Amino acid sequence: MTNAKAFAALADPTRREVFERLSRRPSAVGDLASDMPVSRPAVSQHLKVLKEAGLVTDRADGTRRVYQIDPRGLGQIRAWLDQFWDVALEAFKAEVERQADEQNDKP
Amino acid sequence: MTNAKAFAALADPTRREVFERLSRRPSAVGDLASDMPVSRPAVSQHLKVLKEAGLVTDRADGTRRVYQIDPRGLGQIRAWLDQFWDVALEAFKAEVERQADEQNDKP
DNA sequence: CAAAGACGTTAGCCAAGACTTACGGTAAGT
DNA sequence: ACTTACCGTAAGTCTTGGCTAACGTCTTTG
Repeated sequence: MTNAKAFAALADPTRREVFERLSRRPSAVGDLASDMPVSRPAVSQHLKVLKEAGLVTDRADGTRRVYQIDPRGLGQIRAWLDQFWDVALEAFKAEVERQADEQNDKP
Repeated sequence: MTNAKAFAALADPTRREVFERLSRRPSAVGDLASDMPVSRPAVSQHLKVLKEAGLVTDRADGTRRVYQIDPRGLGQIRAWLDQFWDVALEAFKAEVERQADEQNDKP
């Protein structure tokens, strides 16, 4: 279950913010940190976590490092969630009917 | 963005384990804790977090409390992820082509 | 070759949170 | 009514992890 890293990565709000920005436009570390409330090293550390989770990819461009979304990590989470989607809806439906029956028992 | 709680909730391995068990079968707190490496209060605290994240629902059954999967929290995460899915695949395709061009520049 | 720009890494600090133990509260059985 | 079963909560401990400041590395440019 390597999706553990992906969930842990997206659990942090700052990391989700970085991820959302990269989804709009591939960017370098400094560009991301410039208009964010945390320091550049902090962003760099977050990117490291996102990279190890398979959520982003990095490429060298001169002295800069451009980061970009990686669909692999995203796919793992989606697959894990879809595993529960059907049974969740089914359980929800059953619960609604169960509560309805509870009402009919005491008219 | 209420999906923050859902992500934070599923970030913990023990909480994911509880969630997976509930997806297989609605269960009471004691039943869950009996065959898990943590104490019953720990499971109870985890269930509280999952409930506040909209991932589970609880119902009273005598002295027991049966927990069950809730599709609401699941849906929020899925919606958030799907927001990036298309752009992620597009970015990945562009990156592959970019690397191919890089090869052609140095034959 | 030296200086500057852009990053990654380390050390250290501090708050968040995952556990356990102990306690109180409610419902069912005798 | 008393006991038993099941559960949530409070207090306390200890680890995890996010942040900053300082330093080291690599590439480009003059």
